[in-house]
Amino acid sequence: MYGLCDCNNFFVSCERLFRPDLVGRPVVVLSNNDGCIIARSNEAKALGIAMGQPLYQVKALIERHGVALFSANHTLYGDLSHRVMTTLRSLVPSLEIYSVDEAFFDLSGFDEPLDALGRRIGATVRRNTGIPVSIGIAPTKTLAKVASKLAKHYPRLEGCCYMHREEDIRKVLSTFPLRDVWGIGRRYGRRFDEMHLRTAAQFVDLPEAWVRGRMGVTGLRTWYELQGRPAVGFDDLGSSRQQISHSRSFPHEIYDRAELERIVAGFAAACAERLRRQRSLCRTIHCFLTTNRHREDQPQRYETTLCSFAEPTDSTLELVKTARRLLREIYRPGFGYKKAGVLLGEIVPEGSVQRTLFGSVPTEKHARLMQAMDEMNRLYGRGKVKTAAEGTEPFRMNREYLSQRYTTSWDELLVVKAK
DNA sequence: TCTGGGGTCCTAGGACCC
DNA sequence: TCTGGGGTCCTAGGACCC
Repeated sequence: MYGLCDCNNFFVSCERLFRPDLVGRPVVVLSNNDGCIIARSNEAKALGIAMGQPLYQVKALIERHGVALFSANHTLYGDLSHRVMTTLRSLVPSLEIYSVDEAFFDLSGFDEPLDALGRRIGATVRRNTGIPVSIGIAPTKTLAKVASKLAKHYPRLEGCCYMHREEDIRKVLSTFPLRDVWGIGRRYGRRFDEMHLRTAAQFVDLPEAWVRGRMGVTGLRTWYELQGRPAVGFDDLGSSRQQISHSRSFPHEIYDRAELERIVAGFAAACAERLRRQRSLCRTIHCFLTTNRHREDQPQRYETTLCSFAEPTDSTLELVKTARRLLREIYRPGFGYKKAGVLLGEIVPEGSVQRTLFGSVPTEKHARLMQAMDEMNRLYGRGKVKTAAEGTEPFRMNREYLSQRYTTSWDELLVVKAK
């Protein structure tokens, strides 16, 4: 049996934790640059505000209904996510953190009835962190996702849905919307609508060859999983990333090469830091640059290029230098650039490196320097020590509705008035 | 005017090898 | 009429997830 713990409206719940006056009121959280809606409270969903909708399209609605707005405060959400995961780890033997607000766990070998266990897990997370969660328990991960959605929608389940008998599962799938199944996205959803396939049960009844032919092996996995046959592996070791990327849209178009170079240098440095944190090295670095695709009246350009290193590296100095060189290669004057990014690939664990005969980078020297830099930034705050190439002005985003750093800054702790 | 960011896996096609 | 077979590597694109 697999369990899934899914935080309810996670980013909104994080904001409400420190603003209890917002419980029961419509709340939304915005993407970087306050561009799109990326999280909604139930009340905001009921107003018809869609996931991913640009803010300007719902501005009037938001003002009319007094919807509370927040800029994304990922530091806060990351911290609270860590608290949720720590609580979960204390309750189950193995945990796979699937995303910032979701984790699977393996429930084999428990004596306690699983629905009682699920409710106990949900209540403990709620008590320890203040974040409301939904628990789904079923024979496969895909079915556990279905169960967690039921737990979220039906209050009488008290936050946990345990689904195991074949006839119960069949009954649930016969009404469960196919487009809400994990692995069925917008494209397939539309295609199934055209075929008048509406429920998960109707999908399960399709012939295996049809699914394989139209949806490939990934679709077939979903098909198996809905039948209670596990086809998606469980990964509790927290395997390291195969790619690390950092990209941003800019609040305004940027034309200046020097400015782009500083920004890209900062992105490369951010990637390098994360690379070292997971104790890995990368062999390739990509750099991309793109204009504003929404401005059809302006000339468009998208360019990407890469560099492969002879020896894998985690050196900020080398990655920053290379990213700037790649940027100079793809940059053309006269275009208004709206977004840029850096992507590290072919990531290998530190210590498994094949050295080259003619290595040119002073690896050991860089390693000691990076260690010192990381340590200083850990002690004195992020970005205290950085390469000159990044410039002194940090990359600015629009964050008009940012909440306090309640959990990561002494100056911004929540003040409780005692009267 | 305004439109996110960070990931995964799979497949097809082109260029190349012997 | 009729033009091999077995590979690798790379890129782009498509699908999905949160």
